Amino acid sequence: MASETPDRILDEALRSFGTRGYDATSLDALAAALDIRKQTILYWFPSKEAVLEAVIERSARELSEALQLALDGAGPSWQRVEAVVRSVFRLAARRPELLNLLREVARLGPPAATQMLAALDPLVQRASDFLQAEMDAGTMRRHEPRLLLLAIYSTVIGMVTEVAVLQGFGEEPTARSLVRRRTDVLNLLRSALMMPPSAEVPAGLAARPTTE
Amino acid sequence: MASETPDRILDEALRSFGTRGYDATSLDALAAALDIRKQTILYWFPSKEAVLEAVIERSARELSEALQLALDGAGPSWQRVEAVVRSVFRLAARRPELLNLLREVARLGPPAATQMLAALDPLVQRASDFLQAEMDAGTMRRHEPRLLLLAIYSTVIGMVTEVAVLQGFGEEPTARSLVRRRTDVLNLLRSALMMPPSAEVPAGLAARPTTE
DNA sequence: GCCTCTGTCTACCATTTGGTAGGCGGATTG
DNA sequence: CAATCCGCCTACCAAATGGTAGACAGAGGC
Repeated sequence: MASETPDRILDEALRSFGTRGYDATSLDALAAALDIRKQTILYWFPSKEAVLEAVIERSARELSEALQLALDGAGPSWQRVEAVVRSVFRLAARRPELLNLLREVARLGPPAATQMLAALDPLVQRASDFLQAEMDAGTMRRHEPRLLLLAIYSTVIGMVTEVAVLQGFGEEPTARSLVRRRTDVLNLLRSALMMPPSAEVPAGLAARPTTE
Repeated sequence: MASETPDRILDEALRSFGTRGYDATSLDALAAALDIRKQTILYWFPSKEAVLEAVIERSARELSEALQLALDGAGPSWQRVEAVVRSVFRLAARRPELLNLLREVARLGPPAATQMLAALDPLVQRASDFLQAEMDAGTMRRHEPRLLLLAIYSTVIGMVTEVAVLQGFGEEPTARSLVRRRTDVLNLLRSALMMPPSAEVPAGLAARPTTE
């Protein structure tokens, strides 16, 4: 009978790495929260870093699955974007640890960030291709797809995980507040991304708006 | 003759807190980088946390001054937003530590984040009021001003500080790349924020786009 | 010439950290 | 029933951490 201990360890590590941060989470603290001894953690994982790697891998998989699922069911064009954003906000409500971890890993930099990005690469590729196709079809404004993706990512992740800033701004971390933020982000993104249906533009020549 | 040591300490602490993070920066490492002994740091600052507080205060002041300056010189409406964003990107080029610290402090949460936010509050207030006024005047799309501010903040800070993600996306951290990102962010923000000049809307009734 | 104050240092210290060595009980297997 | 293996544990350890105590060198005032 396989022990469930490693899974419990990863659960708690995910939570703690996401909230307190990797550095601020000691193996002892982790063990204490699980009511086991530190050596049990080191029995299942050779080092603290290995715990992080395992957490990243599992989380990246879960994240990927959730988003791919949202993508598979969604319609074309804007509805796809909306489906993904909604999916992220759903995650923010049900599994906030996942998004917190994402943010923490990005901060840690390589090698953790590299691993996470590699695991999410198919998703990134898919999203990138999608944006490119929409721009070519003239439904979305022209941008560097990767940069656009990063901008969307930053906005959404920020709106979802910047708890401290949010509270300073007078937003409480309630479900209602989350819904309001979702609505706002969606409106914002639609104005930012989508071409106004009136102004039709030939797909070949870029519709990149001039700065001046 | 007042010693310049405390300032050197704060300089290095700012750099290290921003890049490695507060937890991962030890007083010994800080001292070593300055070629002084840890006790000299503790002579000028009663504790590591006090160093952080001092760094935050100084950085918040510098940040505030830079942005207020940008605001003072700027014209109305969109030009104001553009001036601020350009100012942030200028900071990203010349004093990246400042923005990295901002991000790190937001992650640390209270009390550090509270202190930072309090110090930046006048700026936040000013920006918030400005957005509100623009919306009332019908030049910008209607949103919750604070949420909109958070979205802008997230986007810009993300585009400027998410080095790991950026590199994973194939962006090099060069000056040229920074300019491209700035152009992209500005285009994006303008589409997101500004009303199309054609569609005039009475200021009283909200122009909030419906979700469905 | 002495005293005091300032800035930095050496010498410690208790605690915490990630990690090693090895033991122990219970289930499985020959 | 003996041997083995699995999962978890107690007992340590060396290094690093934030912080205390106090010495010491130089500058300036009296």
